[in-house]
Amino acid sequence: MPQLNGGGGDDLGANDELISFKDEGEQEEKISENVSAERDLDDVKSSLVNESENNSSSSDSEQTDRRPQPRPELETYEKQREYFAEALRRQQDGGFFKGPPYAGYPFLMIPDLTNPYLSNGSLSPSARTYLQMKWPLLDIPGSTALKDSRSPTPGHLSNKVPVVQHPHHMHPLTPLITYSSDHFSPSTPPSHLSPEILDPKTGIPRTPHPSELSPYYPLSPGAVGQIAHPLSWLMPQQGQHMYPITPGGFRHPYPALAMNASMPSLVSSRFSPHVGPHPAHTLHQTGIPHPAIVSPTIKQEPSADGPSTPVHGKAAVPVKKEEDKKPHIKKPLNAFMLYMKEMRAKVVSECTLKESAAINQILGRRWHSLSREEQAKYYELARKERQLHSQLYPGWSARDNYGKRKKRKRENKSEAKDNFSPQSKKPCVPYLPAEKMIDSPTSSHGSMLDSPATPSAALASPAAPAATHSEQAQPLSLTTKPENRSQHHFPALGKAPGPGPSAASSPHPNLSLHGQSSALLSRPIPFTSLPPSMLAPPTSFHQAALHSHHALVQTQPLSLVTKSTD
DNA sequence: CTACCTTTGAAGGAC
DNA sequence: GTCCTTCAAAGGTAG
Repeated sequence: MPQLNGGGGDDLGANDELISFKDEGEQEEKISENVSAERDLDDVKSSLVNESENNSSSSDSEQTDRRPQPRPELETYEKQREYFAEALRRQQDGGFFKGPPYAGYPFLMIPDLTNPYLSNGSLSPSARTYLQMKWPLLDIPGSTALKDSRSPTPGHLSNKVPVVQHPHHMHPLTPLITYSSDHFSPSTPPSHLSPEILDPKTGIPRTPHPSELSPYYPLSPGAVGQIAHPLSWLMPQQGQHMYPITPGGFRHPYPALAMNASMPSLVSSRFSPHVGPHPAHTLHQTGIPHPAIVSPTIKQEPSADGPSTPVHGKAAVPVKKEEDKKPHIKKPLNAFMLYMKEMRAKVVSECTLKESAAINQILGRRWHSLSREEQAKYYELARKERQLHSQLYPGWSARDNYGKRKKRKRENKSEAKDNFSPQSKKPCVPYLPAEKMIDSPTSSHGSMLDSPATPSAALASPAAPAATHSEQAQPLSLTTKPENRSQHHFPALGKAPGPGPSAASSPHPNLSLHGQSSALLSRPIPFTSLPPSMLAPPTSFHQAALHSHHALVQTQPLSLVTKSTD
């Protein structure tokens, strides 16, 4: 990626070409988004009321018939999330089913994903992917799920997650994790994962259904086939399965499985279940693989045949086979990864840049620009991910995946470390054209790029690493290779001399200069070629800071920005 | 075809 | 307790 990170100002021009953005002012965009979001929320609220009445008084079939009407305003993930949030609010207000068969279960409003509008591709790719990733059972008929599993559409191919068509179409209680902001309240354990489930507001105990706990989850990596739907905690278990698999029962309940043999590409690495010989046997009774499971077997040899029907040629190397058979259970995504997943598409759409490395840099900057509350959402989300993951794969350890990626350039790193010398460093980006510096989101005491760290931020979720100080001390990390790091440029930054105890226990352990990503120094990345809006959504805070630090900004090297530690 | 790049955070091993 | 390493996603790029 020499174009991006190549040293020196000479690269600025190249980078300018590389990164060009659309014209729209992001601030305006934000405003209009907010306005429409509020409007959407109102609509959602009213529709929720209606639906709730339906839910509480109607039979299942009636509910099915009264699915929400098309709601184009829910086309984005954010809006859907708000929708979920409202649903959750209702849940917390005591919206529980009182009688069988769903006693104890909350009314969970669901986005109308049966709505053609939502399934016709207008949903942003990221949102679609995300939803499907989180809820592989999500019923998105029409173009994606069942429309025709025999003749997959491009949509099929573009979606990494196959979608299950629920035999009874969308059930009003189709479980969905409601990653609402409400739910991110500190110290509110995810109700669906905690055995001691108690509604925070009403105190209404939600009977810990057997399904919420273990029967479906006690999986070791070796037993992945028995994975239940991750959300079976919400599934009614009294004598019926939400997504029953009858032998030959429902046609291609899981298109990817059905098409496993013919469409290896569909069974992408991430979401392919550990489909062994007979998919039906290796899957949980629900037939739902977990997104985190990746079967190298599938990837390498998309064979629907079992071991009983050996694939020609490659039957040898039994030892290796043995290892390959172990499904690759991926790590749960951390907060930032979740954020990236959600925001990547947006960033990509806003600039012509496609290279992930560069996109990630932008996202990293934006991440720091997020408010505490916003970050807390993702921390909480990630916490739930981990929790769910640990329930799904109790015996799994992150260590299990060590070495599954090809060995990193470990030697190079250590070598660079050993041979460290100031002379060998590439210069950091000390210089930037003045007019660009003005726009540069740089400042001395802390870049405006860094988290605003509003005072109110103190309310960050406990789950979210409580980082008040640490984040301030967080370097901008406009960095790159370890060998380019240098304390030379940061004599004062040694181990966050700041008083905070958080230096060590912070969510940003990378503060350590010795850490892999401490990355205080940088190969210059000419981010000044990016409009500030790209690096971090502008806020009044940013602008004010920009203004007040204008003079300073002009003389400050971009990549050396850190928060003042005092 | 495969590893790298780049970001942050989590986890686990080593000390 | 601290430090260090690896991996998670993503997709273009280089070897």
